[in-house]
Amino acid sequence: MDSPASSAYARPLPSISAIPFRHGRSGMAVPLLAEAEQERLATIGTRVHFSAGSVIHHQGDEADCIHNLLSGVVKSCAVSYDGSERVTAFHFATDLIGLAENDVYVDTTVALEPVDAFRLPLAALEALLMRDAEMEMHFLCKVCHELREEQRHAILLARRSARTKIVLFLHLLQTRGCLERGNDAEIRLPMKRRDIANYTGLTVETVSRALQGLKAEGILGVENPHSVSIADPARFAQLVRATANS
Amino acid sequence: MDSPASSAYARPLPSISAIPFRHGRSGMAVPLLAEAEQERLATIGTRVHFSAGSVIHHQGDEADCIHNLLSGVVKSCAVSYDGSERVTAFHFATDLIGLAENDVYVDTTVALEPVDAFRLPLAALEALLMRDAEMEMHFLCKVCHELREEQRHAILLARRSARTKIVLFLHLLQTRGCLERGNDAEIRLPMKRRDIANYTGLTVETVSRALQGLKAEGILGVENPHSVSIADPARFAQLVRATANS
DNA sequence: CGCCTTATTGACTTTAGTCAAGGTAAGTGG
DNA sequence: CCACTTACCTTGACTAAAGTCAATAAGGCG
Repeated sequence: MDSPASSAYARPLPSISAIPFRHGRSGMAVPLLAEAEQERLATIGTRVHFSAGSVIHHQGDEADCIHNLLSGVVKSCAVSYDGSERVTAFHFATDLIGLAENDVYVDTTVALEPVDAFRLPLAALEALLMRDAEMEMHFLCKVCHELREEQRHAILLARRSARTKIVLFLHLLQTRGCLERGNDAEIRLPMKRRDIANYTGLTVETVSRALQGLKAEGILGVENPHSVSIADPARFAQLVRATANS
Repeated sequence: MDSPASSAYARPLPSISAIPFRHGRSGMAVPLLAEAEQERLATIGTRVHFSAGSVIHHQGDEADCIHNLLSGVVKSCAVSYDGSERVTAFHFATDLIGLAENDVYVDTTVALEPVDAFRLPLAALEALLMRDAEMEMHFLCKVCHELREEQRHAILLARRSARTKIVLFLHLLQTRGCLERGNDAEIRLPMKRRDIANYTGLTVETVSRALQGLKAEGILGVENPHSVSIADPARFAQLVRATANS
């Protein structure tokens, strides 16, 4: 068991996790990079820190780097010109952020809490991948993983019931390890209700009503806005099974 | 190595298009593979044909290959326990299909019309990419492109108005070149209303009503179920601008 | 030609969105 | 340290819009 001091530190090296395209064993996401690869990747990048609320990449800015998250939660969102915001994804440790198109970032990425990350300049990364096909394969695998995640997001959005969307959203946080320290029945919600609404395609009012409805039925505990507890794990799991596809 | 000028017709080659991550010029999707790369890719694959309605990959089957589409339209869909189907994407020429996770396909892919494709065995492809970092970079770029496309799908799904979803869907087909021969104001709809419903998160009735509503306002012509014409291009373009994000 | 699938249309219901108000938590400055 | 201020969350009443159920019409295919 880690000491409180050491667990407070983020991983010192870049790390990328994904469910493999092939040769899968566990069915779970696994670290893709060998230690030597982590070291190699570290040589072209730098450790950086972002405080809660700070913008990591800005939509439309010239893309010169991506970030590999070490700790903390990040949202990426696209803003329409009418001002409405769509949250396209939440990102956690071992994720890559900074997707670009035609040299500009397609999303704004915002730290929802203090974030540690590895900054990887695109020019150096591209050069590294061109001479290290194995490393490049790991990046390919990771992007395939993100594509599948975005498909699951689309499946969530296609659901009609607000309750179902919220259950699937909470399950997402659960599987991404967004839990309170030392209590895996307590899901942390580092994002605001508005972010949940923009991710699930609902309004904040409906998000609130769905959460309170699940609380009223004794499935969830909602003591404060920043976390929910699974009060009835069996029924919660049943709801997830009933609504999850595949 | 060198092929006669006529062989482009006699023996079509694999082709992959995407909007580049970096070094973008036009803002449009461009072919990524040089002719020599197409030839190299062709050596590990075989030309295959699928008739309309045939299944190319089956969800849950062991993944042993992917396909690069040469012509025709393909849907990929995931089926839930309860039998309901979600269309995760439509695919066109120059796309790659056959996304897997833990060695099994995550979607069922179905030819919506006669399809020509290049079949690429995964083992050979993986070996090729591991010794050809440039080719691998093109695949990485393509998967990033598909990730952005799936984000756009998610943004479509997050819209509340049925009309908006249908307009964005038609615009998608327009930009993917799903047009009637020699008439770029006539959009082909090779999929059924049910597929459109499963892609947009609506019901078939609502899809029908949205299309008929746009027809009643003189924006679209809907002469038969398999195609729509843009009756008022200016107003249609205005609707797209008003609803498209970014 | 007739059967079966697909598409459209109508009447009604359900559900989430909207508008409005009240409550709670967090952060600020005296 | 506490009152103040603000942003965030929740709740309620009402509305709008899509879903559901049911019937009809149009296509496609043997």
